[in-house]
Amino acid sequence: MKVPSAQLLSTVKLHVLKDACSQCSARELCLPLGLTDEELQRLDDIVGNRKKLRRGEHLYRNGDPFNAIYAIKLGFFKTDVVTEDGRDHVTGFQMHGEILGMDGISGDSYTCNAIALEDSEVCVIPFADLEHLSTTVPTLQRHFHRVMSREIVRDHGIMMLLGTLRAEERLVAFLLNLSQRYAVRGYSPTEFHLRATRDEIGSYLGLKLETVSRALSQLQENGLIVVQQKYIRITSLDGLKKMLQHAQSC
Amino acid sequence: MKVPSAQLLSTVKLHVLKDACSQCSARELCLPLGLTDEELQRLDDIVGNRKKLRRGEHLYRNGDPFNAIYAIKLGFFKTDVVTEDGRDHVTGFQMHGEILGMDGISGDSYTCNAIALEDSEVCVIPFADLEHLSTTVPTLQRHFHRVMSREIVRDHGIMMLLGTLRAEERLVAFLLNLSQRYAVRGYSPTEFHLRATRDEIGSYLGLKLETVSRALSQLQENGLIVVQQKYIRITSLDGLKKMLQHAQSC
DNA sequence: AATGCGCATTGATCTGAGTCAACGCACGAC
DNA sequence: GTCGTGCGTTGACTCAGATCAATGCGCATT
Repeated sequence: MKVPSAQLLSTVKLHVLKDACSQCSARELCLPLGLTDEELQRLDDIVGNRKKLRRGEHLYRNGDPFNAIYAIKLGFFKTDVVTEDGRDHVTGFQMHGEILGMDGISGDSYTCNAIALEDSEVCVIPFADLEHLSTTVPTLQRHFHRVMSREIVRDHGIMMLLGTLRAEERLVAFLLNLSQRYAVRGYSPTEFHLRATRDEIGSYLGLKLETVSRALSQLQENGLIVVQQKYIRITSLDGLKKMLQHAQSC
Repeated sequence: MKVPSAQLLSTVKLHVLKDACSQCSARELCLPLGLTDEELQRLDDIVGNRKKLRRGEHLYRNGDPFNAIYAIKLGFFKTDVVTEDGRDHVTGFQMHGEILGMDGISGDSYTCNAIALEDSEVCVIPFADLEHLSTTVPTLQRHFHRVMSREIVRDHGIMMLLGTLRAEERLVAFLLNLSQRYAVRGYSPTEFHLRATRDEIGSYLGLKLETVSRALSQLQENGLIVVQQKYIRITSLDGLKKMLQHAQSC
């Protein structure tokens, strides 16, 4: 192999810069939050490689040995668990800036499947390195604990949703959650594309796909949203929010 | 105040010893797992005080400022979240050796209520101290991360249960879970007292109290368990397990 | 022993969501 | 372009679990 030309070197360097945490558009949502430049550099050093996934590819599978957690740089994922008798259940949808793989820490192997719902890119964070680094970077340690705790709180919210809300209310909670997460990322909170199928949404919400479809149609009838396949436009955020405040017991 | 007599001093010392992590019957289930004697001593030092709660008392409430996590030394708790419109949902039942309060880390205040279901005792672990200590005790750091991860995995299991199992199957999963946790603690896996009411169990499982009652009666009819109010005896662990393996879609 | 209250059980009826089935649209392969 | 397949919608019917209601048990208090 030839020694790279000056121009090539510069291209390579640009590429590295583009990949670095310090340059990542998701860094304010992700692990680097709150780190100084010097600390950020040290995090960059352990986040060795990035990994690209095509739509439909698994990032990891239930039972795979656990070595790393993943920060989503770009794209959209779902996680699901499979029951003893073969049925599966979607436990979450993750977007850029969010962390995948924390389910693997407790037992040294992942306990769910993580699947890209669109072409995606993740940062591989070797977990041993992260733990080691966080012993000397308290801000990182603190933030990582917050991220894990946030996951627990999120899960409690879903348990509440599954245990107490009616079908239409679950859909509304789901749409408002997406809306809010898009808003934080600088996208429109009222207009977006669902990356998941009705079946995946249903699995997540504990509903059948037909029920998801009907509930979306119903919300459209009531003038709160416009649906066209995966395209969603929320025409009354307030209307949706009111539906959750006045929710009735199921 | 008088200087305590020698006898009093010795009583006090015995009390301290009894309270220390190193002497706790739950230590193999709890944070101290895997620590050396010296490390255990350092953990003991930050776990300043214990706290006793009577049945029905709150350990913490949604919104309380977060400063500490709690290790259950003795007793039985439930945690619940309250919705915007006032309904509540039980998110978990915790027994001795388990950790409460990790929901508070992410937002500096607790996001649920923790309530003792019987007279209980907890160890107060100031969280800042725990984070500080874990920077120099890697085993503790590692184990704490495992504990948080285990909570996430547990929550995924409940989400699956709420999203895909039928009423009777949910009860079975609940009973098997209790059975397994009692077994780990050296109690009978087939005979125990429920500390929760039918209403609380129903809230946890996403069912109405009547449905819980009927499902228990049904299991008794089928010869798998014996129920008398809060007393449960499992007469066929295998039978219960088979019910989950052959579970049908709901 | 009597009283009261919280919790549990059981029955009858109702209903929201599941199931089954038919059809239609959109997008990718050829 | 057209063909096929996967995904989504809509309707008719069913059923598991919710709701409503009555009764019963057990424990704490007096």
